[in-house]
Amino acid sequence: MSGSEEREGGSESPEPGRHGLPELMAERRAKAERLRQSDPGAFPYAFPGAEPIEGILEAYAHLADGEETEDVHRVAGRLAARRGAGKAAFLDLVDRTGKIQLHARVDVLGPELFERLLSLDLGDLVGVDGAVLRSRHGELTLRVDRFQILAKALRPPPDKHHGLSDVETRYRRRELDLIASEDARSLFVDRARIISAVRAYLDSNAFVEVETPVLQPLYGGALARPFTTHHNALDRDLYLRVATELYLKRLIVGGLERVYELGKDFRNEGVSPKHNPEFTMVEWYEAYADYEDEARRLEEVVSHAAAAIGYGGELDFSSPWRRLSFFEAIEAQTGIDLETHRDGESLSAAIAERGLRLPTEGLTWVQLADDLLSKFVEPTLQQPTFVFDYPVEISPLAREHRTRPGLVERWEAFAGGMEIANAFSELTDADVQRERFEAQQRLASGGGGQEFHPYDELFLQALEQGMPPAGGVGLGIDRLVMVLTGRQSIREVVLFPAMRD
RNA sequence: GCCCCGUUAGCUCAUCUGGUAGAGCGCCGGACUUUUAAUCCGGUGGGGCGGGUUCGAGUCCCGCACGGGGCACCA
Repeated sequence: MSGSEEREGGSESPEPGRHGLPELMAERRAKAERLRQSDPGAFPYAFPGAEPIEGILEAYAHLADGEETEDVHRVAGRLAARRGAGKAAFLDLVDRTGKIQLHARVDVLGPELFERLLSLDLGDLVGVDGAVLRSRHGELTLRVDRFQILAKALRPPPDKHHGLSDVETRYRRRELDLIASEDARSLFVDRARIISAVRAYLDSNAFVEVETPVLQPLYGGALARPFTTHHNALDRDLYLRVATELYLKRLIVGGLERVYELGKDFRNEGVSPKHNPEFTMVEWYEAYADYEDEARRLEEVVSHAAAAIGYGGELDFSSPWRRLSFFEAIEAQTGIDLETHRDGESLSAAIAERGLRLPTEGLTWVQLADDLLSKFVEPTLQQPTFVFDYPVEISPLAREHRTRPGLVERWEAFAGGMEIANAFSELTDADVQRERFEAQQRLASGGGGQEFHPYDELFLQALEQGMPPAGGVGLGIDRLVMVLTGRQSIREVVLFPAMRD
């Protein structure tokens, strides 16, 4: 250290020093060391019997201002604020369910314990027993009769009033976000409730929850670049799944009739406000159903999920949702009738003619049509909407449309300007499926994109075994949570989103 | 991979044309037995990293890292 302390004269603290992070932490460590010498230590083992704060607030909602009781309750949580007042002090204690004010009084605790309580730092975890009262100013309060530190916080918490707003810190150090933000806590509780509601709906409709391999010898079920890994003992490459579709259909062949899997898929692609490389998807498959049946099911699943968190936003999830055909949707937003522009050249010309900002060079008809949908239609679909009947070329696992040649029985569901689900009347004819895979292979080797559906022989053999007619749906859980909680970025609804190191 | 923007104290934010970087919270010391963004007095802490230009750089230039938005990719 330099000699800068000398001019202070020394009547203040022995170590005026600086108060950057190292000094703040040193201060806390010194307190922790003192605590370690005393009875329960700085990091005791347990604190049984604490009640949720929310329950106490509710149970004593009737207390009048200034009214005191001798009802003693035990709470535990993190110290969030402190307001000293001489021989008394008020502190705020926060747990998962809420915040309660503590009133510390030297005449209750005695000078030594009172001093010890006040020497706690914001961010410390504390357990308290105390009598319930309502302060003159109307705040439900626990008079501190006894307390115990439950863990010393060696690092300072985020700002008690402004919280954490730096998004990088919020995502990288989610625990700080959760400490600082009631909103963040309730968001992730809502996410859990949404997932529970989806499971509960499917469980109560006779779906069997299953687990299929995450590590797969072949990836399939979606056109996406996979993550590759290697199994040492088998000395072979494996892929992290991009979808669960093919395995789940094999279970439908196996006779489980209604199955679902809710879990992570992995796609080795760009990160964006709508894309995280690992994301949560639920897929369900139902024998003897078609895509119309599944549209109704999605409406039910989503309205159950919305109800589970008391959704009160501007989207109307009540049935039936708006329905458009793929062609109608594009015509409505771009004025282009795909029926009259059935090849790439004609469609490119129509796009150019209308001055639409869309690259067309070297793209096929189906690529252009799909780009039109995602660029010009998808962002406009705020209210829940189904887009029905897609071109077969971009839907190799969906069954041909029963009346419209060249199309398949497929819909995608949109809400909040984003795709949230995708479904087919599943293609069950093994020979047609084989041809589709072959067409995909030709497309891939023919140039352009490198991605294609690998030719999955075991899946084809399963279809050859005989698969009942079936409808299947994939629903993006993260995006559903975004829509139901009004968040604009997937990183907001994923606890630990992918970040660069 | 490309384009644009950002990075100042533990946290939240200021800092005109390049000229000694400020505040609130927190923290430390003191006062106060009903405060709640408590209050009052005193103290305390900083320019992402690496170069360059300049008498002098938080400010201008270059590179890097990280973040945000967009593009590409994601049927």
